[in-house]
Amino acid sequence: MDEQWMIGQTSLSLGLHVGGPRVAPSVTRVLLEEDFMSSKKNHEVEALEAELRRVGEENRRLSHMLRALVAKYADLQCKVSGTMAAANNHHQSWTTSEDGSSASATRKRARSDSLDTASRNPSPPLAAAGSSGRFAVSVTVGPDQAECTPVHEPCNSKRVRADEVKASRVSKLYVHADPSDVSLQVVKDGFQWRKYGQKVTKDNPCPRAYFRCSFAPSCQVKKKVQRSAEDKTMLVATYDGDHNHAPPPKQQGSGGRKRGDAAAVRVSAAPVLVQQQGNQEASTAEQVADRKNLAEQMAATLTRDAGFKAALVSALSGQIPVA
DNA sequence: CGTATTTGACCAGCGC
DNA sequence: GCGCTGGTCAAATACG
Repeated sequence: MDEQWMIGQTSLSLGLHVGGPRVAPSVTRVLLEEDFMSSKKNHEVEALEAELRRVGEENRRLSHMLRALVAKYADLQCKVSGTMAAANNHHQSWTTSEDGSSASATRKRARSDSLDTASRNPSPPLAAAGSSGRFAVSVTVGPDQAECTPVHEPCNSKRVRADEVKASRVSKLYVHADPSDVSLQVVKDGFQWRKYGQKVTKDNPCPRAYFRCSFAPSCQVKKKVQRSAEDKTMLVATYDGDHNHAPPPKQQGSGGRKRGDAAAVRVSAAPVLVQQQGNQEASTAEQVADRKNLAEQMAATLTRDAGFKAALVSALSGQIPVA
């Protein structure tokens, strides 16, 4: 990092003549005192130089560790992105695989195609949302991209008009949820939702719940929540459309309704797109976060050391109080 | 009593 | 036209 700075600064201390020029050699007592002071300051300078060398060495070591850490951080980020991309592909595969009749297979194929099409249409990234202590990652990943982008997807609703299909935006949200929680309401995204239907679909024994945005009557956003057929602990929320209003303000635990009122448990004003992956991805992301925190701590340490160096050099370059 | 949820019925698209 | 399926409606119910 600043080894060159250190080299340059250490040289400053080598040429110091802290005691100043000898004067009045005729006064022995003064000379003795000056010799004493000079040797005392030499000891101080030596101690400071030793400290400077130690700090410089520590700085070099920390810099090296920081570089390694940054490299590992970048590597982990790539792994997280890759894992999420794989998970997305996997999700598409389980929606398109399985047995089933020709009709359902056709529908599934159509859904898969629309998903594929959607993943090729990136749009501005959206923020993350926490969810009742559950880990949430604001990422939607297509097969050929692994970054924070929402998914545009032609609506698969047969009732939606063509213009609405063009205008609609479909995104998916994966939430790790307690299998015993059957409410399908655990997907908290900062908006108010009103459940208007529930249906058992063919390719999944778990019922699918249908929600409408209840915050604004004119808001046409819909949400479908269903447990993953493979992993019952995973909830898949599909958002259809865009909110035409700002997220409702946060409210904390006052007068909420008993049954899964989204408004009562709002945790974030984040937009709709939050995709959560499984435990593996979560732990990897946590590792990334830990490493990032560690890197920041080390950077702070280096900054403090740089300040210490500055003070040290300042002292060595003439500001040492002369007794 | 007002509001949200539940749930069976109904509608529409698609394949045969 | 029929059957299957996903999506929506609306009356009944539950809850604060």
